[in-house]
Amino acid sequence: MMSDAPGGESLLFLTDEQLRQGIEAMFFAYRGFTADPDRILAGMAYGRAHHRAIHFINRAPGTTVNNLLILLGVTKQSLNRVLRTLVEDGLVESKVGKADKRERHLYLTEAGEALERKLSDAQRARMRSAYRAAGPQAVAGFRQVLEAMMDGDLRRKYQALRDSGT
Amino acid sequence: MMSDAPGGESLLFLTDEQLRQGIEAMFFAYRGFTADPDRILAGMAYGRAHHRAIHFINRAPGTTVNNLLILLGVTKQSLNRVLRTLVEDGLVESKVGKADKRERHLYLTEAGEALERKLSDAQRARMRSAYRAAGPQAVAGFRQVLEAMMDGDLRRKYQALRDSGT
DNA sequence: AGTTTAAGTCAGTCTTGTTGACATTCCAAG
DNA sequence: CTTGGAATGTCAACAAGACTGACTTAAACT
Repeated sequence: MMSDAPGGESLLFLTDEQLRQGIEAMFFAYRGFTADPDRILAGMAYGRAHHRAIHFINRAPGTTVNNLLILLGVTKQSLNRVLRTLVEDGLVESKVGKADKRERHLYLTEAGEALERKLSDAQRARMRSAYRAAGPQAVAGFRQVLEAMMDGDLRRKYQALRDSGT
Repeated sequence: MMSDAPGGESLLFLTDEQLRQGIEAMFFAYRGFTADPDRILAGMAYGRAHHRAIHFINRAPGTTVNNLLILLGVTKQSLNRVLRTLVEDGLVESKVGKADKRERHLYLTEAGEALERKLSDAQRARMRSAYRAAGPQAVAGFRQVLEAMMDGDLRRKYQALRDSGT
């Protein structure tokens, strides 16, 4: 299984082969990770980009377009297309900022929240089952490695989001 | 009692919030994970699709087109476009099968291996540094959760690949 | 001989990313 | 107070990479 002894000196023997296994695990796992929401969205006129936008608007209601595009790591033009369809379809509401009228603050409508729930229920179910299968200690390790894998900038944004959540 | 290790029961308290943090960690980490190869490929006429093809051809030299497209989870038309440019540019060699002449067996040329090394060096460096930062126990947990997150079919393919490697 | 399989091709569509150009709003320096 | 730059968001056009569907070729299987 884990080739070398799980925990101890094995780090010193980090072979390219072990690293490549990690790379492939990441690739295959990400496919599983996105599979359920993708399936749900397939029928509708939406894709993964819509899912991500909905997720983070739900996470931080009232966030601005600028905030969102930094989180998502896409250009504002790219995000705008997605956002426009979501607003047109009545899933997202875009309110002109009070203090700064250049800003648009984004909120999910009830319909938007319903879709968000549907999508994240599916994704959470998979995450939950993976967590259960692997056990609590594995989960802690999982999170540690993922955090270490992020770019510094994103890591800070992730941590801010995480700590604001609970 | 079944030794309730540190956090033994915490699985029972898996809140939606904890799961969502895992989901977001996965999202941000994957961005970091692909960032370096993407940067390298940006200048060239290649993208992430070419990287994946090169990776798995290197991993399993002589693999067939059909094998590859199952691993990658794309259609043959999609893979073919990528493969054609790689063959044209002399990075991949496609040999007619000996036993079954319908099959094409794929190999990296020297130039292909050079690019593979360049890409995977970058990706391994990030993986290595994440592993080092998180520690050996975390790495074991990371791998366990990732495996549990894969679709059953892909998990089998991943494990076959993994066990063939070393 | 007839069917199935492996691979490749052509055409068309969709999602999602990109640049470039532009409008609006804010703010600060003259 | 005005004016010019910076920030925010929108519109338009394009490219990469995925998809489906229809078709061809060659080889293998039955």
